[in-house]
Amino acid sequence: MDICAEKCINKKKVLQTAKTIPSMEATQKMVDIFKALGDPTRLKIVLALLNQEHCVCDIAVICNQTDSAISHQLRLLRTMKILKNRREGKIIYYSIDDEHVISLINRSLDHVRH
Amino acid sequence: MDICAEKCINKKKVLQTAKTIPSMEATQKMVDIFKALGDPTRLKIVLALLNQEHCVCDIAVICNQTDSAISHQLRLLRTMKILKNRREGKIIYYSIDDEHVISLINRSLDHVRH
DNA sequence: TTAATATATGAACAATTGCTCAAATGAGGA
DNA sequence: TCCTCATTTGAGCAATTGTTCATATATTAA
Repeated sequence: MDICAEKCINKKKVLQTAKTIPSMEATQKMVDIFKALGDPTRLKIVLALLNQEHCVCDIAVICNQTDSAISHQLRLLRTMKILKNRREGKIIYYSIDDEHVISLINRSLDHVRH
Repeated sequence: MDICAEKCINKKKVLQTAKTIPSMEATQKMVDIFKALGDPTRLKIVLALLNQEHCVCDIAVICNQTDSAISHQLRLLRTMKILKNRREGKIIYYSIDDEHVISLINRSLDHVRH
């Protein structure tokens, strides 16, 4: 991190804190998870699958969205390895593939119920 | 929740899960928190303040952004009651005002360190 | 008062995002 | 084989978002 000495009010404090900030890669990964859960449709999908696995069209009903919209979001969540899927004939069941995300959601539920 | 009976593949499972989904208000609050942390600048701000309070221009240096950009994001985080501030003369110090957010971030740090 | 500094604000802009729609797969049944 | 159903995909679009820039406010010092 490049720090401009003239402009900086409290150089010592800035350097102290700068040392504690996670790497760019780590920060970006955190951002990606938060961003994934920071959308009503995607959060509802994950909340639904917290309960049990579901097929695409059932998720669409639960989230009150079109199959297509859900499919787009499922792909995103699967690419991020938050969800996994399995095929059973024509039907594809999605479920949660990331334990950490479950505990993140439970924390945020605590938060909401302050 | 309004469920279309014809389209629904597994009505029973859908109804079961629908019951477990938090209210619209609760879901929206969770989304808001995740969205707040789902931006690199805002996450860095919160990560920095996890360590100690800082003034606006120090935060700008730490985040490698202009004072103005940081000020906009600080206002957002303060409106959400994630941050608070105190004035000391010309300088305004920001700090974390939400314990739940701290534990959320710690969880996501666990996640990143898989 | 005036000047300097720290922060805040509003408008404007480019970039990103989430949805829709139409069309494409892919699997099972007739 | 052809048809149907569940899901996926890509393009297009409107809405949202994060930053920049110029300007405003507020506090202190001269």
